[in-house]
Amino acid sequence: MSNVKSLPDKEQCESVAHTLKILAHPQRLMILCQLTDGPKTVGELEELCGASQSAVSQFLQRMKSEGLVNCERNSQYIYYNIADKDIQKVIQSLYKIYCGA
Amino acid sequence: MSNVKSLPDKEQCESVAHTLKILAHPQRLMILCQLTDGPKTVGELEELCGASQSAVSQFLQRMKSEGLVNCERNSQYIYYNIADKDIQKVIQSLYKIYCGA
DNA sequence: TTTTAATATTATGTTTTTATAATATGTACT
DNA sequence: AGTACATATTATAAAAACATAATATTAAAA
Repeated sequence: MSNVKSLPDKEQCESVAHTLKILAHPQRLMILCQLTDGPKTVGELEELCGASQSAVSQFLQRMKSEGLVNCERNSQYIYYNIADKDIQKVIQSLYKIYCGA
Repeated sequence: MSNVKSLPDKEQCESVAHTLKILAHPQRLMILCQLTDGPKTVGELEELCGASQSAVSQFLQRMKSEGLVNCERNSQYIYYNIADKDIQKVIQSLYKIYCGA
């Protein structure tokens, strides 16, 4: 029988740290926060995050390839969503801790 | 009257992202996880994290300068502690989310 | 079918991280 | 004083992240 609470091992830390790298950037964090509020187009995220079109698109492609977001086309607009429940939980926790929920 | 729940602004995201950068590294994350379990010496952290003496010391100095940890000398050993309540909360949240608490 | 608007891709120069080696400092023990 | 052990500091080369500009794709509208 092991303890109820064991500390994370090397692999868990690598995996979580890899995920955290995505959050550890002001504009990417802002994108994810905005998406927790509902689907947004690339253009809306540009506005909301004060980042260039190219940057936002690149961030979104990266997050998509990592499975954090997904998207859906509606005519000429593309709506992005949060696809990963865990990331949503992390964002919520950060909000509680740092934005006094 | 504003909504109960408002989204973070640019400055909040910058500040939180800056903090997350420290967690977004496998060995730094491991160090912090280990420290949530109680004070540890540099040598112990080297062992537990599989990082070089120099690396661990540098990580600790950085975290100390950011106020995340503090330390206390006991003869030739130096014991490091978590100094920041918020980081402790973040680590706990991550543990719950990713290590199935 | 040309034009316009939204988004994606590619390329590139710059800055930041990261890893590592070498050296220094501080404390205890003999 | 001299040695050994724990920790800190400095330096630097290699790798990764960033910002930005230029261009391409896709879909609607005229």
